[in-house]
Amino acid sequence: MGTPTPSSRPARGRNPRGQGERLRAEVVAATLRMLDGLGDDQALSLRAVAREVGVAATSVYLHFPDRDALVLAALEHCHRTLLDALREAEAAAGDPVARLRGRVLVLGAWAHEHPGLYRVLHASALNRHAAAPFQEELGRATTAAVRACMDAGLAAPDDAAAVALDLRAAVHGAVSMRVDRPDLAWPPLAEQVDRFLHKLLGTPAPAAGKRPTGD
Amino acid sequence: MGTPTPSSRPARGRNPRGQGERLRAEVVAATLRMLDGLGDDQALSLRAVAREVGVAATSVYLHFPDRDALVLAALEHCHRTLLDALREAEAAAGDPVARLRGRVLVLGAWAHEHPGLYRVLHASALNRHAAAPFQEELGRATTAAVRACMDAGLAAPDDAAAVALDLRAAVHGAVSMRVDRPDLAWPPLAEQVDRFLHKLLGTPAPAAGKRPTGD
DNA sequence: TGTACATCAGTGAACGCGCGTTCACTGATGTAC
DNA sequence: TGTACATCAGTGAACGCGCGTTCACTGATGTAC
Repeated sequence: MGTPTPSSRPARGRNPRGQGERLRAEVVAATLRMLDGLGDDQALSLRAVAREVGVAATSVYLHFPDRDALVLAALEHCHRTLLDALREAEAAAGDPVARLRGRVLVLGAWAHEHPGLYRVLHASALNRHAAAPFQEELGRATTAAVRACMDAGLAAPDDAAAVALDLRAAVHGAVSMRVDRPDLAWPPLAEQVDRFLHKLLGTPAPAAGKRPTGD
Repeated sequence: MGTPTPSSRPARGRNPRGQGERLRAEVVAATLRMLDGLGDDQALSLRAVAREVGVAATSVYLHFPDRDALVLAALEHCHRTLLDALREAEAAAGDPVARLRGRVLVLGAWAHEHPGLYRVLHASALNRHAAAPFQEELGRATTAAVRACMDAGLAAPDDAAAVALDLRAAVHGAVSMRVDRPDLAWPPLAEQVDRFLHKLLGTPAPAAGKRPTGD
């Protein structure tokens, strides 16, 4: 059922002529799977990725000049995927508060599904430079979403950039704690997020206990 | 000046009879220095620690059964040191809000001085189990400090445990962001902490721009 | 239609390295008699 | 006071391993003439 055990890896045939790029995509996907499992980009080995794909280690060099380039390519793919998911969640919601809330909760859900990647995204030394545009985009979008709440009269008027920074810090902290210690019994993230929105932005108090998660 | 270059390490003489435990302390200190520099406990090698101390790799085994035991011993030392610093900061301040604020700001200062250790403390898989008493103590003390603020009428009465969790998440996020990306231009942590205290606990608004950092 | 050649996707052996750990050891210092 | 012995603090060589990377290669498939 599903994926075979590593020891009985399928005999992976070579790609047809002109389709060499398919291996690249397979390698990136395997890299992300392994990074998610490891939660540490320094611990990832190129040889282990090749093994996971079912290919000789040297084949990875057909698409990436070295190990670091492989990791960076995978992380950039990850940045794109996550930003797209956030944008989508924002677009799907109605009023500005629901849009901001949607962004935040989808980030939380993503982190819950990919705890290792969430960690790598924030902690990776390699990622430090590559992640600059990603982090900027994230900051910009959050600030805009906060400002939209204020402009619509749904949040107390204030310095949108400062409030957005506070909200990001609070949410990042709440998410990180859950990601770092998944064994502890945490209250639902949505409740905590609603308190943050209420107290840090001054949005209307959430109807306790039965706020919709999305619709 | 000060410490000699690694290549010209001092000829470290052996300890006098009965003073074998001194090496243990040196090894723990070197481990913490290196963990702080690496920000990743998986990347630390026992051989590198021995090199740093100026001793044969095998000498480490005189005091620790294996590499993991060495790292755990170092992290436990770290827990103790940090908890002591927080208690001290709390005891040095006057009213409950100042005491809570002192705790939080000392944590921030410690993270600023030891960014790698702050990361290892939270992210280390090895630390996961060892850190349980540490994290519990941290949570307990924060909740007590929050409750003291409420009891003194200096914070809005509320569920102290929930408010403490929110405060811890917010501060951890603010600190983590600074630790993870020290290259960015962050506003002073104290300002952000004061906003958190004000908005999450309902403490009196801080006098903008000129709150004392300690006295 | 046949054939030489180029291209493409991927391989396997080998390199030097640093690692954790084991083992038998050394040489100074204290102690029992 | 002398000496055999035990203890202590620490060492150096060796092991097997997985790693990143290089190199010369293979064998199928398409293309030019």
